[in-house]
Amino acid sequence: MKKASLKDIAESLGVSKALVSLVLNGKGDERGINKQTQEKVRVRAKELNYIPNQYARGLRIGRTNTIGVIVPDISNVFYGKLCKAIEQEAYSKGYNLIISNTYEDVQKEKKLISDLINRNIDGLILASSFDSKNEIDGLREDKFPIVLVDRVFDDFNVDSVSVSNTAGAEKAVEFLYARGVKRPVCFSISPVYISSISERIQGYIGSLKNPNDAKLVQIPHDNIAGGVASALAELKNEDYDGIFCVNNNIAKALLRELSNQGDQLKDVQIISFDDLEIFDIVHPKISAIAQPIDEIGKSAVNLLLNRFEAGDKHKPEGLVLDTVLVER
Amino acid sequence: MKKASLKDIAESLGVSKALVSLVLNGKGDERGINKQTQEKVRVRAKELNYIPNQYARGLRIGRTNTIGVIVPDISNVFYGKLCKAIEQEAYSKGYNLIISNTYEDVQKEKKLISDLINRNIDGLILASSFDSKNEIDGLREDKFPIVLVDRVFDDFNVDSVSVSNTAGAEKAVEFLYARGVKRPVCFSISPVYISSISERIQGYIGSLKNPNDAKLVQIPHDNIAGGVASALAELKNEDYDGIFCVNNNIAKALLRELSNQGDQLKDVQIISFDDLEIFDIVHPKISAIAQPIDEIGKSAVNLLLNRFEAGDKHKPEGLVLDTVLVER
DNA sequence: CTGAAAGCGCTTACAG
DNA sequence: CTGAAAGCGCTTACAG
Repeated sequence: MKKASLKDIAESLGVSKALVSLVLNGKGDERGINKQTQEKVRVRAKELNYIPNQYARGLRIGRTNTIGVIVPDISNVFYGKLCKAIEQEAYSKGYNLIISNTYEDVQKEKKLISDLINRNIDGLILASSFDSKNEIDGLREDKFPIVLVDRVFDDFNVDSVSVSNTAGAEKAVEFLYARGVKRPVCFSISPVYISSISERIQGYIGSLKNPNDAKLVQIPHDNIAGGVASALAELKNEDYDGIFCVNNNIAKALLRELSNQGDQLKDVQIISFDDLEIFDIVHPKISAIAQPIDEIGKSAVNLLLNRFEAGDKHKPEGLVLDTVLVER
Repeated sequence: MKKASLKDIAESLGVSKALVSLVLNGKGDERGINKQTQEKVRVRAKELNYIPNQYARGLRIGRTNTIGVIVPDISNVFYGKLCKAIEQEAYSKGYNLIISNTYEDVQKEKKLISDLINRNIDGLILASSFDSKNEIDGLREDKFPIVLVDRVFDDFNVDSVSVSNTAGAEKAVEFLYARGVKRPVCFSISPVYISSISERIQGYIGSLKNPNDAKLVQIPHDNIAGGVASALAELKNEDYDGIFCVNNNIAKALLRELSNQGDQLKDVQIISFDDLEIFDIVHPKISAIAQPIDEIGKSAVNLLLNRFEAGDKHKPEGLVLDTVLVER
């Protein structure tokens, strides 16, 4: 008992495939097809448990109702939640997702982008690890619908959703000062060309009371634990009393390291970009600059759907959402 | 400049589409096609930036190199990591993933399963929220390739990968006893018909020194925080000194609640099924029964690929992997 | 109000 | 060694 096709329905009813297709796609009334005929078709389709072959359909009409999503790492809570938000919005609009991870591997990202486009996705939501927009321009077919999330490029002619990273970092530094911190350090992560990171660093530097006080520690993204440990060791003799972690991975590593060392740093205030559930559990609790993840995901999907409609007709939008200071 | 098709290559070279197709699919030698002709075809394909239309291909050969993955919630770390493991293995074997979440909603799960099958995925990896295998049997077309992960059904004639939940729970209880616990409580989660949960409960009860001591708290999955809080309140007057958390969600909520209350429960030993990074950060550190997530994902993909090859030829396999006690 | 036909881009017997 | 043709299942002008 194989899958029923349009032809099966048509033949069993003595009508044409065309008519069946029209009815099942809701164009029966529009095309003035007899109400009773329509009803018969629908009943039989149900009887035969008809499910349209999406690939035949996609081949024919050139759309597949599938959105590609590429993120650095879905097991990172931030991207996990982002994908969840994207999935919910996409699902409610009738779209499926193909999700892939790059693990910050630029070669893999290149391959994934062309793979997904080959699979005839209708559009792509991308948190890119590229250092330049040119990489994308090269891969992207003419005007293929893309929405960048989280990480964007300057002057890039494409829709995007990001947050006000600079302002968020400023809020973080101001928070530290308000808590009595004299000299805040910034634990940053490589590579710094990622827009979200460089903007946060800018925000940190820009809001320092005394710019000469800037202390920026670069932690390699592929050895966060080690980087944090040696950063702490290095700072031990210096006179700092607050840490701004540029993202949740850094903060997590920092917490672990502190935990391993015992609470030697009790008098150091910590704040992190990205909010994590654990920040509420550890002692002392960690304050955070929270991103509106659900809204990022939802907006990304809707920007993409608008682009499907609009084609080239209107210019790309660069949505920048606000962060929220979560004081603990 | 639109996408190049087989026809474009064929015409520009004065050969047939069939020949081009054969060459590009690596069947050139097998079919004895002139080496030079083959080379010309490959060169031209590259020049024209030819990318095969997967939907035409899928329509024609009935395979799409796409695997569907359905999990309860990808933003749950366990499933996030599982999806990552699945994605890596699938990707290395040339398959793409379509990932969807059910949020434990049985209706959504039903819809997703038929949606995905309609999209002509080649097979499905499923962490089901159904209470019975019948739900799946009803939806699944005849012998459609499925691999169950994490949550399985008894006597269900389908491939599956799970862990030895009962043995894991036993290890947990024994660990508590070894740490001097006299009376361990089990914090469980509803609904209990989920196989992984019920097996862990069994393991807990089965390894109690005195079965009459069994104290099982059911926490509703849609209000974990509240459930944990009232469970703790209820237990406050009882004489218990160890808690076995049946999964990471429970443990996280418990940690948060304890953190909110201050360390009132310092003398209670805690162990959780599933290992989380935070268990290593909080005070006191939490021991855990860790699941071999990467291996679960990898095995699931390979079981599915074997099934593609085998069709009906061999019986379904029920792979049960071991857990690891992580003492802290 | 309905049908016959073309065609989306591919692969695979079949024929020579 | 290579080509012509059929057909996967659908949708959409076109015709009546």
